[in-house]
Amino acid sequence: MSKVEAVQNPPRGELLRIVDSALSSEAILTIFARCRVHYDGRAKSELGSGDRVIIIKPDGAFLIHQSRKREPVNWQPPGSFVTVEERDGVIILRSVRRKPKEILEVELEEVYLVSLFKAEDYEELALTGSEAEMAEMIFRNPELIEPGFKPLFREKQIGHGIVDILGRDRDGNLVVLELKRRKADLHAVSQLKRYVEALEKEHENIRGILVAPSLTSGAKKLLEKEGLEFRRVQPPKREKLGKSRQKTLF
Amino acid sequence: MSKVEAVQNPPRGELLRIVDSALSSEAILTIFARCRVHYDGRAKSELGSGDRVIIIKPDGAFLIHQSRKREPVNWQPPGSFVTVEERDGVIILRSVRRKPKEILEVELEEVYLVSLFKAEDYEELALTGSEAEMAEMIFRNPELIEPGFKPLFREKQIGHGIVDILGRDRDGNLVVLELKRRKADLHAVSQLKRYVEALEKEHENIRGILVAPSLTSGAKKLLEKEGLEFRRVQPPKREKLGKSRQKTLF
DNA sequence: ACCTACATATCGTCT
DNA sequence: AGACGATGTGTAGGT
Repeated sequence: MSKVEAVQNPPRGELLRIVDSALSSEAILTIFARCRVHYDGRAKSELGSGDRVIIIKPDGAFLIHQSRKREPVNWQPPGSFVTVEERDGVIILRSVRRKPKEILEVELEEVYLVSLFKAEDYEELALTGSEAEMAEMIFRNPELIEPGFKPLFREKQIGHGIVDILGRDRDGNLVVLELKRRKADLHAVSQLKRYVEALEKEHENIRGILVAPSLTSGAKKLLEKEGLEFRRVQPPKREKLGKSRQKTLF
Repeated sequence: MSKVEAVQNPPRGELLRIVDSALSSEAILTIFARCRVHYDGRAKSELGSGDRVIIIKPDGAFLIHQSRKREPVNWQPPGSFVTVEERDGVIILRSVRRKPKEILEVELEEVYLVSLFKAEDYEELALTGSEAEMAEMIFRNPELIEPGFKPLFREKQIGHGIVDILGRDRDGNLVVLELKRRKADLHAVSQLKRYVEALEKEHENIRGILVAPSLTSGAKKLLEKEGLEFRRVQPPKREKLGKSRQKTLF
């Protein structure tokens, strides 16, 4: 069997054959169709008739894309189970997720293209510039925070949450760091404040420092009101990513 | 021109013709290919050679899907601008976003299928069960919170954030509601606490109530420690959605 | 353009 | 399975 099969305006039998073949062979199924979509689960939705791109992956992920936006208009996450039915002469793709219980149904009104793709892919994304890499950088180079700072714990569970980095300053005071790889907002300040207050039950002179490339105006205001601190730090980008080697794009 | 064009194992000229045609005609371009992907922008990533599904929408949204997960492995949001180049005999799809500056490059090593889909779709999703509908329900039926509760403001800007619902209880005390359509977590409690504390500067006896279908264990603990309250409320699902009419799926 | 918060968020990690 | 927090979060709505 070849890596790709594709049929335009497939007759019903051909459509069912390719759909069944894809669902039973670890292939990605892609359908261009006019369809209606019904979803019921964590929320509930209806989508009237229109042309969409439907993708069903071998892990159960189910995507319905309109011609705009990055996000699918309807979907089902991996682990969902797909079946094909025929009701009143209309072919229906039905995807069921067990927990939480969610059902997605697609009425295929007209299929313009059905295709199957046995994708072979052994590569994983190598990404740099994450918050985890900021933390590594600070552990290797604690003076990025301030002279004498000593990081002690990473991802430390405390009373009400998990602190990014817990350490001590040159005077021995406990210091909580909350890292953000992008501009920090009110939410980030609330998070930091929650950690500081949880630790204040058992320690004195806790300092809380928000570590990020920048701050929103509201975050700055709240941070100052709460007596918390800010250190400007950019998330680092590694020179080499994974096994590949690549010049910068710009 | 027809709604769909699709060519398997296209020769270079045919590939370029369909790509150009799609990019200049408001069509969705879909490519099954072995490719490498390079991204640099808010972060930076590399993805080695493998088979993927590439989708480019007329609004500039650019998706690269592997055979697992709901999320694209790489992407570009709507508004990005696509060009096609040839470097050392390899065709490269290049998508540029202006702000923030982000570049995505896909080296097409082997194209198994290229297709174009002039999707016509005038329908929008009608969704029910959102937090906004919870708020409407509470305004219509304030005793869902407690007897004598009077909602006054919706999405009210206060000192440090935007309160979901601000009202008064039967005794005239100011009440802040934080609504969650799903199980509320530590983050939700911190949010509520932030609003209550912002209002405490100018008012006395502020009550904070977290309104959600359930609570995580940690949220319950923090809520109690902070003297905040909880009301169990499910997000409502409307019977009719938009213009369509539909029996429940289960 | 910035800020704020929701989302059927999804996803990974740890308990 | 539940809890917790990051994400190149995306997206909408307000100012």
